[in-house]
Amino acid sequence: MRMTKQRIQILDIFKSYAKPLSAEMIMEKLPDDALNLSTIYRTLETFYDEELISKSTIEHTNYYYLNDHKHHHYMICLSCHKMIEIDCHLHEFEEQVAKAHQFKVTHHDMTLYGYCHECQPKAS
Amino acid sequence: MRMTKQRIQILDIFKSYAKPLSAEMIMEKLPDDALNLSTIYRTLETFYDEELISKSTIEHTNYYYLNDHKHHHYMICLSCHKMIEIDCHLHEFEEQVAKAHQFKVTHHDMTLYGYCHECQPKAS
DNA sequence: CTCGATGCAAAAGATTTGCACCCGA
DNA sequence: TCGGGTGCAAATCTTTTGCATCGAG
Repeated sequence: MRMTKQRIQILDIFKSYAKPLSAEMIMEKLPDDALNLSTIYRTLETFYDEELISKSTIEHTNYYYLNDHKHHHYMICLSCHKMIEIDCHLHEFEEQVAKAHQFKVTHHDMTLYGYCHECQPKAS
Repeated sequence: MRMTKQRIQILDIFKSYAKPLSAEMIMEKLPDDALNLSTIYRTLETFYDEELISKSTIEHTNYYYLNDHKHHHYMICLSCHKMIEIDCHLHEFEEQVAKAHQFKVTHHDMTLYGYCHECQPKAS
């Protein structure tokens, strides 16, 4: 994989922000339109294939984060879109289900939705 | 909520198929273009708001299924898109996390991805 | 030098919306 | 009757793709 200045810029953004980022969010964090959106999408796909980053889909939008070879799960506020990282307690369950159905499980998603402490008064 | 013939048609389709359905899939199951796609989308949203159906998002597409007041989880084959229903073992965990972060959790997603027994030879 | 990477514009796929007309309660 | 529901077309949002050009190895 070639290390172009575009790819380095995107990687730097991932290093600066510890939160999951969408293509659009990466675009906004760049000095005005430094990169083309297609380049960002293509780079994200490349990074994902190379296992440099991981992906989660939230409401039709993909979010990516640097792959530290753990996977991540989030609890998301439906009002302010805050994402709180939560632990994964799925591995044992995953093994059981995979064995029962002769499935080869590659990965999984788990996301909790609701309202955070600050948004609960507004939401009710 | 008014019970129009369009809404009855969509409800009938949900009753006939026990699997999650997308707007497009509902369209295809109707006698040629009986309904407008927008109507289907609007109806699905209405049914969802009224809690008649539940929703899951898989690869940027929403799937809906009749709400039996249980929620559903699936293990999905990345090759043939077969969806196998699996049990939920998340409630206790959900309570712990919600309490720890003062979150009010409304619902959650959990999906396992991989390759089913038939597709494993092709996928490797 | 060569082939993969990029920029731009256009397309694709899912979903939403504006608006005039229709019909169920 | 009257306000919500529908059809149609156009718009929106996210992501993908074709193609000519660029530049890293």
